[in-house]
Amino acid sequence: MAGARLDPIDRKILAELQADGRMTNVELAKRVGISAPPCLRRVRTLEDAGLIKGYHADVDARELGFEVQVFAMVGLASQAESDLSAFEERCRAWPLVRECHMLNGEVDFILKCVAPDLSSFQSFLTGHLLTTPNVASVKTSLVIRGAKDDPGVPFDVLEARLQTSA
Amino acid sequence: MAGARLDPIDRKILAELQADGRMTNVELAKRVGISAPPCLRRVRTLEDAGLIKGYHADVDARELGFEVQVFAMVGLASQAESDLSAFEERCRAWPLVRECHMLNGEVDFILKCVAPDLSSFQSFLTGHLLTTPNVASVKTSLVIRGAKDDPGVPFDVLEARLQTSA
DNA sequence: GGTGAAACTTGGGACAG
DNA sequence: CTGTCCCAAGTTTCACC
Repeated sequence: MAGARLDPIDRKILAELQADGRMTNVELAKRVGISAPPCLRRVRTLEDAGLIKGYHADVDARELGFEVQVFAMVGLASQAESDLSAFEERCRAWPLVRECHMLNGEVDFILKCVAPDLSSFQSFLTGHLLTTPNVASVKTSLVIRGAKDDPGVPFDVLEARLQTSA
Repeated sequence: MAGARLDPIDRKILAELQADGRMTNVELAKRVGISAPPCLRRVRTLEDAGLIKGYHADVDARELGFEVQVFAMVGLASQAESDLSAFEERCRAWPLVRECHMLNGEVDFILKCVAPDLSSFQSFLTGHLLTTPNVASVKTSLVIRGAKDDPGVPFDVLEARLQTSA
């Protein structure tokens, strides 16, 4: 299983840094139960291995003026690989599109978008998304309210799994 | 407009910490063009005001053994406020559900879920999600591949807006 | 907003199990 | 290849202007 080559200390480090990415190394070392230098070496190794892809401040989008969050389900006319990647490339270039995932089923992509207000989202929709070549259908759903938005991964599930498979 | 009470230095701080949340305060101060102590004061103020909600390491879910990512569209039988919040409360308790957003339109909620593999997602689906009271319909879509997953907010859009409205 | 100084943290080197 | 101990350089964070 993936993740099994990490020892319990590495997993604890990842869990702690996922919960608080600005913790100092000495605090982190204390929490995972080793001294600071090996702890820092482990963090660097995890970063270099790509297990830690980065650190980000979690900014309040609404307070900053992004009042609108929208999910858009996009269907393409052609699902040839070159057309799929062309659409993905477009999504990467649009700043209002924060996430783009290719899905199975009737819809090809789901996009998570933010915008300062409804009208700027509408102008993105009609002016950019709906006019890109090969886009056959777009269904949008406004987020009325957010109930949960946890970044990352549930480490407790991982630990439980490793336990029962041991 | 919200976000307007922040001066350009505050916005730069937020943008920098969103891009690299582990940057040292002196590096941050250098980038935003002030000295370290006032920079730290601003960061603390932004944290206390809730504009910075936290800092998180971005961990590679796949490498850690969470191979499966699924979007679930959930419709409820009753949309009374107490039933909506009861469902939200359930979602908060499920570790596999990372995000839960209430939507407008035909579907009531969209859930973003992760799981170690398809079978553990299926057992969550049949054993928990589909059996919770008031859940009328669930449509799931597997993520085939991720094309973009940027955390946070597009600060360049914000700056452009503030510029034209000035 | 800046300065200086004390306390703390980082991250390297030497070394033990 | 782990870990611990120690130390210099750099960072945080205070009081004060």
